[in-house]
Amino acid sequence: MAATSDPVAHAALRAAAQPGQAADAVHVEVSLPGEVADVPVTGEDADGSGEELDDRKRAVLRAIVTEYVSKGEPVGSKRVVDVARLDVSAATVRNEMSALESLGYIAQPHTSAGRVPTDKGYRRFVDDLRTDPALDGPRRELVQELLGGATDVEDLLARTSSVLSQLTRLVSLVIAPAVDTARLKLCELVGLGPGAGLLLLVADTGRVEKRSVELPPETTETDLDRVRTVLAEQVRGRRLGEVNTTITAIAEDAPSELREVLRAVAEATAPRLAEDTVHHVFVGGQASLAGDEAFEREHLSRVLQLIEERVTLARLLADATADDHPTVRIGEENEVEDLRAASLVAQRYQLVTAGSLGVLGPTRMDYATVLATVRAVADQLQATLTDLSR
Amino acid sequence: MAATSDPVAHAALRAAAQPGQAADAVHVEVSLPGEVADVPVTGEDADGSGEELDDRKRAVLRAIVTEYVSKGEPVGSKRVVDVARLDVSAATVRNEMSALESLGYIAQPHTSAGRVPTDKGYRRFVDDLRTDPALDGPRRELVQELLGGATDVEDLLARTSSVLSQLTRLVSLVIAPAVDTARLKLCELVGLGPGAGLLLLVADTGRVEKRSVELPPETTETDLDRVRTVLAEQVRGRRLGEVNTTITAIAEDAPSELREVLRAVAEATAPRLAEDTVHHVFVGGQASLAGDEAFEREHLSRVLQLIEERVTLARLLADATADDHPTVRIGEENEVEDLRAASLVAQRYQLVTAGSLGVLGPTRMDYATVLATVRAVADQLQATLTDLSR
DNA sequence: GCTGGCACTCGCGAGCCAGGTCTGCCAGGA
DNA sequence: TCCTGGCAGACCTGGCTCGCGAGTGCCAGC
Repeated sequence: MAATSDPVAHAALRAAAQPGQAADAVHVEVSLPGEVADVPVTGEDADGSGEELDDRKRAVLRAIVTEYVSKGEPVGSKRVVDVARLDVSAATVRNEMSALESLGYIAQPHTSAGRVPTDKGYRRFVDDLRTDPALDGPRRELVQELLGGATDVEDLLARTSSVLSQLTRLVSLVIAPAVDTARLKLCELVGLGPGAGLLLLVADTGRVEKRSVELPPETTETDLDRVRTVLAEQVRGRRLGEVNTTITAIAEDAPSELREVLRAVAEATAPRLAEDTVHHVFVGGQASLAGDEAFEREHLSRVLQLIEERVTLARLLADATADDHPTVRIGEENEVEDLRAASLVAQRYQLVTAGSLGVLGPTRMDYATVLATVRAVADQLQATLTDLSR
Repeated sequence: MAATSDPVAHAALRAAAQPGQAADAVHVEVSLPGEVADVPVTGEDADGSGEELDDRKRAVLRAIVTEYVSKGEPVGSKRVVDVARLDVSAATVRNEMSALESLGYIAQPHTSAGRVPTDKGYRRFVDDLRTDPALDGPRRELVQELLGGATDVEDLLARTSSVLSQLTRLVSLVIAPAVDTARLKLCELVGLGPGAGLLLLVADTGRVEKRSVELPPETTETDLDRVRTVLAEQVRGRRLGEVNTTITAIAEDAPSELREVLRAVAEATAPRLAEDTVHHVFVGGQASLAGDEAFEREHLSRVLQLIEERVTLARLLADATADDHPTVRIGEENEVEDLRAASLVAQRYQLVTAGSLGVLGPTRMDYATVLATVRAVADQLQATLTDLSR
């Protein structure tokens, strides 16, 4: 285990987190100060497992999870006694473990091997993490420094994705906030050739939408100029979500020679959900997924494919971040078949509307650290975002 | 081995090749008509291996390569006799194989296993592919159909990447042509808030460049309007490559109150090579790489990382496509350490200036089919591109 | 120059054994 | 009632052997 503050590693990370660059990753340690916060780590909200575990069982489970996560091998009763610093014998722990197994929290890969946490075990472990883990100071400052350098929202989100994947060594996902309520700063129609046009929409967040427009072939340059003027006058300043209806309305009232052109423009602004989201999911750290032994080949390929598609993933992430609390979806809790062996840790962030961010990795991940990191990055993202839009 | 024309598969591919979607891939077969073209498949151009192989040795090598590529197992003398339809005994082939081995074309993983092609063997095999392989009709039409539906250049390139990776089951790379000579259709400066602006450049190819501009804090809305007018008058219609110098010049002649703003704008148009290329490499099919058994974990992770970086890859691809012929870089021929186990098949395409495209995969790939596919896709891309810019 | 035959080399899988680890259970003690 | 030490049993792991099969190299003969 690396030291918590290693200047070399920090420097490497600092250099690496420029989007589009890469470097060997950095191991993250997290301090778990005693401050018990009241913020619960929400999840599926315990199916029927209200069954209370006594302190010792919880300690045993915690020991098994942390040990298994860090070592990757099934852990036996003896080791549990060691790491959990329990003042009882291994035999007692064995009894506890037996109980935990019949409750479904742990399982053994084969008779007479150690125990391994089940999805339910991880879930319980995460739910019991009431101590709100915080990222250590240096790392927190690092995140702040890296995100602070962003020039606009898009750049910021790209950096966020990069930081997140570097810190966690997992696949990072960042979805831009829905911008329906963002104000249009520019609405321009550019002619590219006979019958082909390009509509540019620029929001005050710095987001640029471009849509190709199929113009009626007989459209003249003068027509375009007139349309341009109309758009500039009537559309600028509107909310992005209103654009389509606004232009459609304009088209109906327009002089007949412009009507077709405006209809084409309106057509181009029709919401196309898939494409809209595809372009605004930032993904990073796919390579680390391949390096992770916890995933076997089969899953790896499936998960990568899912990542490549983006749209499913975007929906998933959005679904997972319904409220302000960090959310953890563990293994089977994911509805998507291909994510059976994976966990998702996600959190919402707010600007005017909410965006979400998170990481995806094998169920065998260091939930405490990951949660701390996701939370810290989300907070910092939100702060920088607020800064940026003043 | 799937049949060459399977309507179901075709339909699946058709659906799949919409960028952002995915489907199970389709096995590609290629017809190798006898038409012997004179176009050589260029590579590093035979180091010192001018040593002529007689016909039979070539046949043996060919058999070993094709058999190993399709089966993935070392191939022995007996099987060579079978697949190469040689009229000699296995013993004779053994002698030939022994010779091929001492010439460095093949190797055995361990004593008394079959032989496996070396990088040099693949190179020889590829060089001997003087018969210019062509993609079969149906597939060619399919490519044509899919690329034909593109609305603008960016969309077209995304589709190209998608088609390429689906057809080859390898990682596809597409670099947009350098657009220095494209004409500017629009040059707009948008104010996003105090001190922050966004410069939009739209080329007649449909490419949109956006650069954030750090404006002097005291810039007024009126200043912006004036700058906008200046830009519209002086910059529109220029070549993309001239923009920076043009604006710099304008800045010097401008009234002092606008000078700083224009300098900031000029600053934003300074060429930043890394970023420029990063945004214009289209990559697809990373998932298939993970599924390919030919790559072991270690390499896989490294290659994925390289892909994520983009910039190295872009340079590599550009380097590889210096002339009009398809280029194959096999294993060790790649200068980049991490690509030691990979091969790159690339080709240039021309619009006004050249762009490049290619695929990346394990050295154990079906070079004939891949070459045919890359070539066909490049041709079609070029045709569609010409169409699109009329 | 080709061929069939033969000896040799190895990888691979099965079977076996010893060592170690971990569990489950039980009887005794606090 | 709960904990504990002890012990038998299960089973993985690594090492070893053995036989099989695949594939080679070589050689003598045609």
